[in-house]
Amino acid sequence: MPALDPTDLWRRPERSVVGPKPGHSRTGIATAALQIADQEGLAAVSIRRVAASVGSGAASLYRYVKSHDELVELMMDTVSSEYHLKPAAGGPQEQLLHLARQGRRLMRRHPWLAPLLLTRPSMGPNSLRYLEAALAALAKVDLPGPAKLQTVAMMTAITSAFVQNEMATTHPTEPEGVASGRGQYLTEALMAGDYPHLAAAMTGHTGEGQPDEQFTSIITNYLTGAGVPS
Amino acid sequence: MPALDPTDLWRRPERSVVGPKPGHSRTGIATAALQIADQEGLAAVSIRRVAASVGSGAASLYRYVKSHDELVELMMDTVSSEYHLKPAAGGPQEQLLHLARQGRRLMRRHPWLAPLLLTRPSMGPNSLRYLEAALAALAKVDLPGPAKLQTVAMMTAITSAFVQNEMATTHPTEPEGVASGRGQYLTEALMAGDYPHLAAAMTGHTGEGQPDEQFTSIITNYLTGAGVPS
DNA sequence: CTTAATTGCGAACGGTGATCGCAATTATCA
DNA sequence: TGATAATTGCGATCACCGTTCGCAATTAAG
Repeated sequence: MPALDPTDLWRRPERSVVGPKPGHSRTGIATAALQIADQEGLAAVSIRRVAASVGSGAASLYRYVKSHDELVELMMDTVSSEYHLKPAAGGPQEQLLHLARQGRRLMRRHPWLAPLLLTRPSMGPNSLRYLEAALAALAKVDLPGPAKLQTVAMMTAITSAFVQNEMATTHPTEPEGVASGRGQYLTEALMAGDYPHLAAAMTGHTGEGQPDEQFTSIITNYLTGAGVPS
Repeated sequence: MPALDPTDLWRRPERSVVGPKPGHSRTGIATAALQIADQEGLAAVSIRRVAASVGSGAASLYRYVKSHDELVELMMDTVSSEYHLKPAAGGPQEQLLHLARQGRRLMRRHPWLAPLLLTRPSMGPNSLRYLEAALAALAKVDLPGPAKLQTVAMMTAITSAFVQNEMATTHPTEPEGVASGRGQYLTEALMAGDYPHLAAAMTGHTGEGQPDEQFTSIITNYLTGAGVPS
């Protein structure tokens, strides 16, 4: 009997009890993949690329990870170990705000994370620890369970959106040739007089608040609206 | 001189003035791609697949669309033509709420849209028309231009997150074998007693509100918090 | 020492986005 | 009415992708 092991990454033991000892490890593979993703984006994280970076053949990676999706899952949970989950001082709102700040920090450090968190929530131990911490902050709040879950989900979603907005506006991700391809139509349409309100909004003076304060107020506003007391 | 045309999809004329008339059209290609995406997901929308669906060779598609990314851009803007942008009655908040509802409708109709809107905002004419309508609703609101832009962006982000949440919980996207692979660890960990707050939240009685009312209240709460008067 | 399981991995399969070159088509100009 | 120049359709091809298969090498248990 070929020892059918669980389909779930987190249930599967890293190393089986018999056979040659593996030349690599999950964390080694994960850190290699993380480095690639941080530097060249998630699209650069291919099985072959990670394998080469670790120093093994491409097919060997499948001894550690069942699919490319699982590799991403592993990356997400590995990066989730960077959370500082010490419960903050203050009421539920302050504690959740602290967790949201942690999320923002993580998404800024690893730009590939933000889109993923919305599409494909991670279910690994570290990710669940974060979720658990958030729910612990809501323990004494009088809200039905699913509502609490939704509140946390929306909070990270808002964080993700904020970070992506933030980095898109401040970080010139494009090579900036002359008028970098994309958006060329925009400028033309704006000068042609279509979208007058858009033109007005874009030429308007920049907002007065620092991004940190903006973020704080957005999260706080959402939480109070959702019924989370301070 | 080989008539270098703009790199921008929306600036490039659909058909040049000389040469044989194209056998296909952007809208034809777009609708074919849309159908595939709606039925089988965005991942199924490959150049070859769309070409076959339209009845042409794979390489021919590049006469209408410069890259796969541009195809997606085209899809996003094409689908944005389904918005009902008639200004609603009421103050800024009601008008924005109406637009948010439109967004939710669209994202539910085309599940592939929600993740894309967050990662890769569309800049086509129809998408810009939506943005323009939102900014028009904010015309008389005393907020700096960038703040208005951010407000609209956050609104659609919240909508996207809500829809994805909504469809993930109600729509069993997985084949549901026995304990469908993913989440097997979760149930085990829950029964083992880790994540007690999570366990409590998941076994709690379901929320009382209809999703539509939930959505309305979330958007409304956000808008009032952002300083948008009703 | 035998046995059974596991590891590493080269080779291969099917699919992907994208490019190139060429024959066929067609509007404009002489 | 040609002749010209640009454009279209597209087969062939390249590089890369995720994934599977089969096999030699390795190692722990009996």
